[in-house]
Amino acid sequence: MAKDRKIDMVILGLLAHEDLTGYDIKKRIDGAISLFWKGSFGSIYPALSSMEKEGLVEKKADATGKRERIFYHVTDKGIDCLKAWLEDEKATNDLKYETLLKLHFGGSVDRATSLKSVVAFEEEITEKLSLLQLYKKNLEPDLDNEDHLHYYLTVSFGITTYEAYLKWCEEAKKLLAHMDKISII
Amino acid sequence: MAKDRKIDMVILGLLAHEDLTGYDIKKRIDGAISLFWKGSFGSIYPALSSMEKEGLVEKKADATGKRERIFYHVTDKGIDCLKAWLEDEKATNDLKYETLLKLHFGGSVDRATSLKSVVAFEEEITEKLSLLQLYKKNLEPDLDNEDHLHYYLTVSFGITTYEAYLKWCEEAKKLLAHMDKISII
DNA sequence: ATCAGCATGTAAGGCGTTACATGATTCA
DNA sequence: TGAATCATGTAACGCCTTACATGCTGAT
Repeated sequence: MAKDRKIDMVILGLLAHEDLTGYDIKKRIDGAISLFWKGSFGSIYPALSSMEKEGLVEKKADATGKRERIFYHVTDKGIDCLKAWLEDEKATNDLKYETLLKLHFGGSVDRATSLKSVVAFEEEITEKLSLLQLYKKNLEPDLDNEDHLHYYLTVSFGITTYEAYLKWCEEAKKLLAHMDKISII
Repeated sequence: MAKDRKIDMVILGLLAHEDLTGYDIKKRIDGAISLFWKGSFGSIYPALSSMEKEGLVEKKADATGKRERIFYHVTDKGIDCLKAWLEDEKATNDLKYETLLKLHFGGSVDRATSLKSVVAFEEEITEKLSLLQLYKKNLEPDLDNEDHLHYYLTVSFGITTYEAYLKWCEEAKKLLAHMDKISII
């Protein structure tokens, strides 16, 4: 059972650009990355510890601060590990959408309930979409920067799919609109 | 820490229509449901056991078969539980797309690598899309059936988003096409 | 006869979340 | 002075996957 913790790759990917503390890493993940990956302190700090033991990252003493701040620096071995992962074509892409689950089984309750699920989803997506559009605007002027181009690609993925979600929400609302049909378990 | 095992709801949702064995449940999940939720034997059988203890489902003796087949039947309590979940608006929708993760950090490797990730993703989606279109064709003639309508909604969600994915793939390939730009860590 | 598929389950272990515990600093 | 945020971590627990273990049945 080979170790397959993706959070390690997220961390290595972030450290490839700059030394960061665990706290910084969390903030980065909570930004644009959260669209397709998540991480909590409870997964980040232990990952940093075990990666240090493996020699993928190393601690850097923080001279300046008064407050405890442990910066991590990626080692050559860490970079090799990151590259190997990036170059491996296979990737697992998983969706866990409870909204869809509820809708799938929604035939057992009345349509108003299903409709509520769709509307809640629509609101959630609308909010996130506007944030993504902000990110996009910031990245667009500088696509010559190789990193920005790649960030742009993932943001663009988010926008394209969220717009599709909203389109689907419209269709779903229309199909569910005929409230004369009521079905109770 | 309230129990929050969604697989229980998937099982209840399936059993709301017919008595099924654990093996049947697995097959159902591997079908259209797998688009937005997954389940393995290692999660299904234990879930059935614990739900039986809670009184949400009950075993039904299998008179006919020679082969061991344990059918599960949902109880009134199980139906109440399913309804309560369906009527609860809040839902967690999570995406874990390793492809996007690789792309996000792709600025550190050459573009050919990023391009390969996109192409692999495109192939995966194209294949799944044609399957979904098949499902759709089967459901379309009978949308008056409340269940079919709901299945249709989730299949339609898949098709709409997969089409958006493919549209994005085109954009991504174009943006990554300028192979003169090579960047190595 | 043999292999794929039917059918049930358990065991080990990884991954991750939430809550907790602790304390410093900044700003109103 | 008190709240928010910075900052690091641990503990308990839940959930899930993979691999294993077992045996039957039907088709070629």
